[in-house]
Amino acid sequence: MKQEAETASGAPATLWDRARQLASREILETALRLFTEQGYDETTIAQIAREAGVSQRTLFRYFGTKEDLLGGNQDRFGQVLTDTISELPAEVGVWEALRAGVAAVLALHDSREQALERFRLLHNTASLRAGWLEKRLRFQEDLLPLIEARMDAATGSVGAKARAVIATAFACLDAASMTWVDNDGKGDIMDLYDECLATVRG
Amino acid sequence: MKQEAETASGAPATLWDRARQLASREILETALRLFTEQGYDETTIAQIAREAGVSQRTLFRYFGTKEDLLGGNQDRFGQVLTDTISELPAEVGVWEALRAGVAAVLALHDSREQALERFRLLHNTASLRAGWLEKRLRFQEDLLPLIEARMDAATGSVGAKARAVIATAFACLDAASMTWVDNDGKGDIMDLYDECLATVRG
DNA sequence: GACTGCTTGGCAGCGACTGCCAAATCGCAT
DNA sequence: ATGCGATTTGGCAGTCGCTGCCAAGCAGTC
Repeated sequence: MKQEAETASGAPATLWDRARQLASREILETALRLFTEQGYDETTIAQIAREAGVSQRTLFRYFGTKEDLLGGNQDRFGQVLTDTISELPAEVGVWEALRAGVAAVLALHDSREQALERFRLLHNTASLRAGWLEKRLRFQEDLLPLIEARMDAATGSVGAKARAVIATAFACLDAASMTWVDNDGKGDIMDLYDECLATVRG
Repeated sequence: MKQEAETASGAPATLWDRARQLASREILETALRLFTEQGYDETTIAQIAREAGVSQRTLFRYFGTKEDLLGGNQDRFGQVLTDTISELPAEVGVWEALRAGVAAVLALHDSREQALERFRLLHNTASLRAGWLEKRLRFQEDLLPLIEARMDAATGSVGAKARAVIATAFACLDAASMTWVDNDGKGDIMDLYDECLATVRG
């Protein structure tokens, strides 16, 4: 499982790398297909492994958990979030900064259809929702120092205020994406986000 | 497992009920003790059952899942929330209504110490956090119609706006309780909540 | 004391996940 | 091409949360 450098053209150097990439894609596609066909909870690792033509053990070596089989590297979201916001000039306010971060993360999705499919799966499966919310909470904690730095330290607990602002931004993203899914992907999520935030901030 | 009526004095009618109540308390206390002693993930059901003097099977009959062993009937929270808010007069605004709901839920805790202990466990254990957030999301959905009814249906998506308001209230509760735990339970959560909300709503 | 019915415990099993070891496979030097 | 070392794979057993099933035990009733 050593990570080898790839050639500039994107074609992997060794046969092993090529095989790995192939297996990875095969597993991911099989998983997503089965998930949408029969639901996440109703799909077992054994079934995915069987239909993808690998052993369970190997499948777990490629993707550590069942959730990871959803693809769309959720772990990258956190990185993009913090990167985007930390690269913003210091004058940019907290709300604007968070909006930029949210927009950057949403821009990561390949296509509207894929995003809708994943969102739908996420919103309709309790176990997935739980895992996602947990991951998101960690992103929020990572954002804490960045947002604190941009807030004018007036009275009271700065930590609490920063946390509240961050959590509110995510809350609005939540409300927006849930409404978006309910409407079958009609409209733009960022518009909904803005609408939500405007409502909250009166 | 039939639920028998209890006498007015609180003393259960039959011997069975008494034994059940005893066993239930014993299990709950053992679980909470072990959780705080050695952590939630590091405590196995087998260990709790052994130390509580019941079989695993029986333990699972009393409490369906490991999370339920945390006690503090989280399922009741949702009921209290919706009840409190739906009993409020129609003139009460959404923010005020949600504040009342939050206050009512917080008032459910037996003592400050117990609440702090549970909150600490919750905030420090990823798996617990995930489950809790998921449950909370369901509460939010339950609240949706109640809050929608209190909002002036202006332009845009009422659903999105209501969701945003609810999610924001919970976000502030989150920020408040996390800060509260970080400060080892100093101060009042509702004060922190108000501070968070004030910051968000500018 | 026997009968009814609730409760309990034990066992087997499922599904996600991990550690361990042997076998297959690749890449490379000779 | 052959052999060798590194890597990948598969299989097996085991853990942990959780469930279904069945037999044994015990409270309450006649």
